[in-house]
Amino acid sequence: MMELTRKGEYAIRGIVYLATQPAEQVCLLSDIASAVDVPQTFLAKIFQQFSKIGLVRSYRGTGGGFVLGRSPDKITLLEVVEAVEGPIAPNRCVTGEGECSRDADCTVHPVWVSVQNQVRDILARVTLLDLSGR
Amino acid sequence: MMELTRKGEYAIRGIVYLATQPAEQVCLLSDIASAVDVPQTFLAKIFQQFSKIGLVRSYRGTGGGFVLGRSPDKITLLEVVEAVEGPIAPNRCVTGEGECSRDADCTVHPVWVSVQNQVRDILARVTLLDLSGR
DNA sequence: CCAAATAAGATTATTTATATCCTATTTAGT
DNA sequence: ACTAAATAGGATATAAATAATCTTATTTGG
Ligand code: SF4
Ligand code: SF4
Repeated sequence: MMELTRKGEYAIRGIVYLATQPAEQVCLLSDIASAVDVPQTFLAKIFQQFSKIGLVRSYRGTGGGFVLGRSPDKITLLEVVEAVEGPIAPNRCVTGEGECSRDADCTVHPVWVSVQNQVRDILARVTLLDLSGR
Repeated sequence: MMELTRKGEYAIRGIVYLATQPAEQVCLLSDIASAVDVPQTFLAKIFQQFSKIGLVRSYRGTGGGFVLGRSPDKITLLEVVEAVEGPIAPNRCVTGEGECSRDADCTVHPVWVSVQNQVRDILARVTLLDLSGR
């Protein structure tokens, strides 16, 4: 239950790799993909998503590639995961209002809220700097 | 990310309903299903799973139905969820050995172990008695 | 024997996950 | 300007998981 998808796993591997590189070092997608053992075309999609929200910067054309959008200590694992997997939500009733008609007096609902908070908290405390092993 | 499936949600609703009933009260599947708003045939499958591991007891034939297998304070939400969803595992590398060749020196791995432990802990602390609202 | 009820296996439909393909666009260097 | 290198983005394909239903069998009380 509650398993990260490949997409999420690949996303983390890819961006953590960037975090291990020297700052502002532009990395080829092909290099990243082979280094972290992820299908290149799939990783391309993931990094496009990252790029849109500024987690990475992309450079097109010859000499292009990817760089972290911010310093590694300013990017949390929570951001990375939610960028590709969507919000952390152990059940539909914690994604927003009106998802379940029973939530008003449901005794289980608070448990999921608690799970959501705990997981978010753990992931938010981990930065790419922590994960880079530097 | 990490969302409970319908099956899990239905399973919880169904067994929590049983916990709200008087002890040893045999409940019709059709009554449970309509009370918690779950497709009856789907709930049947779920309760068959519960029955196999003793979370509920089933009685066949006329006057049959389902009863909790143990007193509600002895059944945790963790048991219920894992019975139908499988083990709590935020990533494949925490399901068992050898799931990922990178786990030996992976910096992310411990984070998932932590998430797994926290979630399991939260769910294990909640019993059906708590959820029954009695 | 009959009607009520769950058990169990098979099957189907839908959705999500996991990619891959193709074309477009951008850029550096010549 | 031209070319090769590189990412962007849309469309498509395949596979797997989810969600549900169908059918048949078995059990039980009356
Ligand atoms: S836990 Fe409660 S509020 Fe959440 S989906 Fe289930 S019934 Fe609805
Ligand atoms: S977090 Fe690390 S150990 Fe776990 S699957 Fe990813 S690479 Fe493997």
